[in-house]
Amino acid sequence: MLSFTEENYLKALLKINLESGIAGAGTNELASMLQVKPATVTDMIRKLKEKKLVNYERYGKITLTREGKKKAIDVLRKHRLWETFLYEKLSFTWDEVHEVAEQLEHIQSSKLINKIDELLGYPEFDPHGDAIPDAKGQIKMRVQKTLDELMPGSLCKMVAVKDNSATFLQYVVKVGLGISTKIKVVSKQAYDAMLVIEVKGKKHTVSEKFARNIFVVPELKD
Amino acid sequence: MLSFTEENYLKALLKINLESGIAGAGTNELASMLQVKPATVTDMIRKLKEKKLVNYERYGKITLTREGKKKAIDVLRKHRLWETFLYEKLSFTWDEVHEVAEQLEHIQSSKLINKIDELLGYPEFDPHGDAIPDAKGQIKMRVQKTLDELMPGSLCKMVAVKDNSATFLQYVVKVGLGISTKIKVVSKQAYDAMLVIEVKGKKHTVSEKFARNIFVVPELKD
DNA sequence: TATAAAAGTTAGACAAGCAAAACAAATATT
DNA sequence: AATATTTGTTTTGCTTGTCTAACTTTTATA
Repeated sequence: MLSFTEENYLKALLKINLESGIAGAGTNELASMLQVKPATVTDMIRKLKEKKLVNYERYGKITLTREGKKKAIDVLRKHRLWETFLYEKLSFTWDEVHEVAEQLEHIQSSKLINKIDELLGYPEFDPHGDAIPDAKGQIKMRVQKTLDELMPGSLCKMVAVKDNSATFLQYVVKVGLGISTKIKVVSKQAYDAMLVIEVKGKKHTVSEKFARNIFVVPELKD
Repeated sequence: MLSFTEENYLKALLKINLESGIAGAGTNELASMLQVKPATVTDMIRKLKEKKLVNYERYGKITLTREGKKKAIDVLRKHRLWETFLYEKLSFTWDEVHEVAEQLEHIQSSKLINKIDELLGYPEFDPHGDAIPDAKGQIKMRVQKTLDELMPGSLCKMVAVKDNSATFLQYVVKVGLGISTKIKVVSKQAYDAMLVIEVKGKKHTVSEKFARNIFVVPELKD
């Protein structure tokens, strides 16, 4: 049985993996994601290595073992299913679900999470547009870019957000955005990469930081 | 913010209070309920006293303060609502709900538990027949006895169980019992208090220990 | 390639939660 | 009242997860 903390380390490792496409994280990276000091990470990683959940050598990169990845996916699945449950069944808003799901993801009962999955009709994506791993641990992959990668003139559709914090999500709504919203990139400032985008006929200016947290797929012009 | 352990101590104190009718528990009593050593309880109680959640003097009885009772009722409310949710919405059996609810009762989100309450239609009793405190902390009280207190010849209706363990609950089902089942006390052995009861026309012999864990209300003969 | 900066580790400390063992007080029993 | 039993406390120590501060290795850069 893993502790909450151990589960969180594994989840963080998987997230870094999924978001960067690169397997292998450093202690600083993990430390800043988990809001602890690098020294703490070193300790914990040694323990996870003992349990054969990560591969690790002194001064080397940290990767998940097959077993570790399985556990991590399990936690991620629970997190995203709970978020979907809160959103769909209990009318939480999308900026409220993350915090509560951080707690619920650690509940130990495979029967429970599978029943929740069933109740929701086996959803493939959570309220933030992220793919929900299925009971076998399979994750739907999607060819997606972040909004800042697009050239002026491009048309796209928002499919997910990278940052799940309430402040960011509330800002997203304010700009008229949401999952499936169409976006046109009007122009891009060379100096600071500020973007002018058009959403539902309205123009908005957003920062590069903002754009880097919006996942989109290209849309054919019509 | 209270830790899981602290919450469990408060809940145990409230349970002893509700079950015995007497406010005030000893360290041994608490220790056996929480499956820890009396020394551990002494430590914890001192900490809870620091936080003004219990009243306590060396070698004296432990009672909940107003604040402590409020917290304890909150945990109990969450426990019983989650049990009801699992039973009603996720088709768990009544012997499966307790274990998972032990985990879910510690989730911190008043919005979540109130939404679950709403989803369930503000139930008054959980699958074991125990009263669910409402959002204001009010608990429905019922005049109930345990089955072993009845005289031979009495008619009664089962309203709740005291022991929530899976083994006990499965045994209860085997004897044909459940919430609202009518029971007739046929006879009682003076030597060891073994009871012969009649349930749905069938006779069963049960131990005193078993009978002490069944709550009933008297039923008028018909 | 030498050196500075970044990244990572080690050692020592602390708080929480638990337990074993020795001790002290309270209560029952004879 | 003397003694035994029950109940409760204290002391010491383990484990987990965290930290700070000092140190080491790797990497980037001049």
